[in-house]
Amino acid sequence: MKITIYNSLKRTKEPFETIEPGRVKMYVCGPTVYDSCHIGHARSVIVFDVIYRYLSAVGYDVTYVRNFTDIDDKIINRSNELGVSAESLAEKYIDEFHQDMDALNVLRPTLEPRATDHIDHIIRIIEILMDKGFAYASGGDVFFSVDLFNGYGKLSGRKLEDMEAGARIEVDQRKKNPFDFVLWKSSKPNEPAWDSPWGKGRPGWHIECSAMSEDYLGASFDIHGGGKDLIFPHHENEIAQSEAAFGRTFVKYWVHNGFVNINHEKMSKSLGNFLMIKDIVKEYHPEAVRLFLLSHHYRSPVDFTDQNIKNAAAGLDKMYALLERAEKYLGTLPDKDAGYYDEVPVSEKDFWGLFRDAMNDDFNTALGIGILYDSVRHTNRVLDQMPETASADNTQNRHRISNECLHILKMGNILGLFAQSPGTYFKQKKDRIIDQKSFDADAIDAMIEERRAARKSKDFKRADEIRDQLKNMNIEIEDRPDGTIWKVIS
RNA sequence: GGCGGCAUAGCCAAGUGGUAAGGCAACGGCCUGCAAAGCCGCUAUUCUCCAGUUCGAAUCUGGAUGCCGCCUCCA
Repeated sequence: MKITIYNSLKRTKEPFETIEPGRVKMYVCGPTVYDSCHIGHARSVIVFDVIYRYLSAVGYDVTYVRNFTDIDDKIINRSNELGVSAESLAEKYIDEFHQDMDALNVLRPTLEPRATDHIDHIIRIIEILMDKGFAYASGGDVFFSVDLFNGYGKLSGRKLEDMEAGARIEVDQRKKNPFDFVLWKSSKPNEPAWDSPWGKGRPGWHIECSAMSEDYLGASFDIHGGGKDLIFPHHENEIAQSEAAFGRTFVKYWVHNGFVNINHEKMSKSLGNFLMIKDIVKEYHPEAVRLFLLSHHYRSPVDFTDQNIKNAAAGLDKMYALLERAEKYLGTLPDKDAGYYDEVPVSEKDFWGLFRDAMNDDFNTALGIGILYDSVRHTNRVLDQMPETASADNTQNRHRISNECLHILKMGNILGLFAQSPGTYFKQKKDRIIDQKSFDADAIDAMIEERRAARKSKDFKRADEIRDQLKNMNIEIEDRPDGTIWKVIS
C-alpha cells in the first residue's frame, strides 16, 4: 500500500510521490525563540517527528530541516524588556527548546538552521524579487507586491478582494496593497541590524523560510509543514516569494497540524492558560504526552484535560507492563531492528503490517495506536497460555513471543515510545512518586514483608489488614508469582 | 463580511459507499486464600436533526441546528 498525504494546497488526500525517487525533502517551521515552548509546539514537533521517523523507517532517505526564527519583533521586544541582547535571548530559548524536545524523545532533524545565519541569502532573494519587479522599496523597507503574483491566495483559499484589509490592524500607508508584506524591515537605533542595499535592517518573517529551505532543499521540495495557523499569511507568503523568485513550484505537499486546546479553550495570553512543556513533563511521563497527542488525528484539534492525559498515562503503563512481562519471560527483549523468527508461525495478525497501513493513510496514528493496543492484548493472551518463565519453555514459544514484541517495539519506535526499558520506566515512575508524595519506601517494603509472612502462615486476616492500610495510603499491591509489587494509585 | 473545520456509546477516539477499530469507565466470567494485574464476554440495530441519491449511507448531495478555527509576525 502506498502512502497518501492530505495536501492543504489541494484540500484532498493525494498519493505520495517524491520529486526524487527514494528521497524526501521536508521543511517544517520551527519556533520563534523568545519564550518557553508550550504543548502546542510539542504537538507540531511531535507530529512531524513521527512523519520523519516513519518515512525513514520505510526506506526513504529523508532530509528534514526545521528552522529557528532567531530575529523578529517579539524577540527584540522581549530582549528590551529583559535588558539582554536579542542574540543571547534567542540562544537561551534554543537551548530550552532542545531540552524540552529531547525530554519528549523527539529526534533532532537533519538540519536546524537559524535565520541570522542566512542574511546574505535572504538579501539575494530580495534582490531577485526587486529585479523581477515583485518587490518595491519604500523608506528603508522592502515590500512584496501581492497583486503581481499570480496565484496569491491559492493555499489559504482567499481572494484578495474578499479580505477585510485593516479590519484588525492599521494599514501601512506605504503599501500599494494592504496585503503586501515586508521582506526587509529597516531598523531603529539600538536594534539588531544588518547592512543591505536598502540600508540597515533585518529580514521580514516570511523570507527567512524561503531562504533556508532553498539553501538546503532547493527551490522545489516535497513536504512543508507547520501549524494550521501558519497557512495564512506565513505559508501563503512563502509561496509567493519563492515561486516569484525562482519560477518553480515551491512545495509539493503542504501538511498542517491542528491545535491543542486546554479544557475546551484555546490557549491564549488573555486566559493565561498556556501549558508549558517543561511543566507538563514534571507531572506526566513524556511518552504519555506523546501517546496522548498521537491518539488524535494530526489535523484535528485535541483537548488537553487531566482526564485525557491520565487516560494516556494509564495506557502507557499497560503497554510497558506487557513489555516487562515479556522481558521476564524472554530474559531480554528483542532489538527493535532485529529480524523476525520465521520458523514459528507468525501471529494470526500482522500487526506491524496493519500499523503501516494506518500510517500510509495520511499518518493515521490514532488508528495505529488502536492496532498497538490490539497487539498488546494479543501478546498478553499468548503469554497467558504459556508457563511463567522461559526456562521451562521451548524455543518455539520464545520465538513466538519475541516476534510479537518485535511488532510492538517497531510500532513504538515510530511513535517515539518505549525508549526506556520497562524496568527503568517503572522504577523512575515509582521514584518520582516517592519523591513527590514523600513516601517512605522502606516502611512500605517492611509492611509488604510482614504481609508476606502473614500470608505464608495463612493469616489472611492480618494480610488483608495490611493491604487495607496500604490502600488507605493510596498504594495498591499486586501479588505476582515472583513476589509482591506495589504502586501508587493516581 | 470572507475562508475553513467539526458533531460517532457515560467519557476519549478511528472509520469518505458494503453493514460501527481501539482505550478509559461499568457489569458478568476465568485466574486468585481474597484481591490486583492479565484474559474472555458484555456495552451504539446505530453515527446532531430533516430531506434526497443509491441495491446499500456514519460516509455522497441539499437544508437546519450547535460548536470551533483562520483572516493579528499564535504551533
